[in-house]
Amino acid sequence: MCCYRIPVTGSDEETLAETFWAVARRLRHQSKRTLEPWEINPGQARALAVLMRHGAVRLSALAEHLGIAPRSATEVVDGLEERGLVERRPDPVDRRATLVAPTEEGGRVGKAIRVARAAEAERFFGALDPADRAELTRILRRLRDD
Amino acid sequence: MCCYRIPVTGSDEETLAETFWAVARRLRHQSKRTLEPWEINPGQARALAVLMRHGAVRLSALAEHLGIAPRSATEVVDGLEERGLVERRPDPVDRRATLVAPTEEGGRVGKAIRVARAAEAERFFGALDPADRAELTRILRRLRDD
DNA sequence: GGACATTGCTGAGGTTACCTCATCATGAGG
DNA sequence: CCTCATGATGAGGTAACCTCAGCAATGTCC
Repeated sequence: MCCYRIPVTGSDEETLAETFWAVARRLRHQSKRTLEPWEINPGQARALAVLMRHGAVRLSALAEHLGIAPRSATEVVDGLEERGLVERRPDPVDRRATLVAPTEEGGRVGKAIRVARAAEAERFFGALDPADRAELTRILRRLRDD
Repeated sequence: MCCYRIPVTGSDEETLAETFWAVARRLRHQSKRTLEPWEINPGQARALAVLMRHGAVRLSALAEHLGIAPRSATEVVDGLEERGLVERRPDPVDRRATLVAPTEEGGRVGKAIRVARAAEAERFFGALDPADRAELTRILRRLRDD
């Protein structure tokens, strides 16, 4: 490892979309670094966060929350299960289905990640004063919700 | 094909980062749709845009502009060359190097894509009034430049 | 004016994060 | 009870990156 040269941020004329993506790139790299201590990838972290909020959910429901195909959720859960952070158990009301829930360890790690993420956001968006942060939130919500 | 179920956008508490990523997702999907008529992928489109601005550049310089490894730029250029949108030629001052430049067809397509992209941005960011757009630009620049 | 390291591109092969399709068990409705 | 739908997963694929090694051309230093 590793690579990631910094893109030439120089004098190119730029559109709003390009600026947006440049920020996204920075945020993504930072997120990756934040997760390193747990050796967990962003998809797994997202899944764990969903489980922390919802407790035991069906694998298919988890997939929907993550916006990925059920088959892909299977893989994410495999990874988390290998690390002992979640467990599968049969759904008592439908024997086809599998419920996924954080283990005790998963709960601890999930909480720690939540804290680290909050700190990361603080660091990243800390460049903004509170008013700008509020503005950004408002504007992004508008863009998200059309 | 294809899949992409809409993520449950429901009642989850949300951080600024999450909102940001939700917007990113929307923008990415829209970009993809914008590029469909040319059967060109986002990476290739980005590369073509760089070439439109800079004319003939070395493959390694292109890689740097795109923020990817030189080896990866080789592949992007392969794709564009196959479609006849760019051509490789020897660098007259260094026979190790390869210059990449848009062909005439590449120039046409590049221009068309630029127009389509502008329309797309208009559609996407059009939800915002000009003041908000300016705000967003200012704030994003701040985040990008630390 | 060699010898040797460096640079620029690419072949070979790997990784990650997704995907689709087919399969198998279970469940639900006529 | 038979058929069809549904939940998870095995098998296998793809896209966009990566690293490492190799080759040719170049720059450097004595």
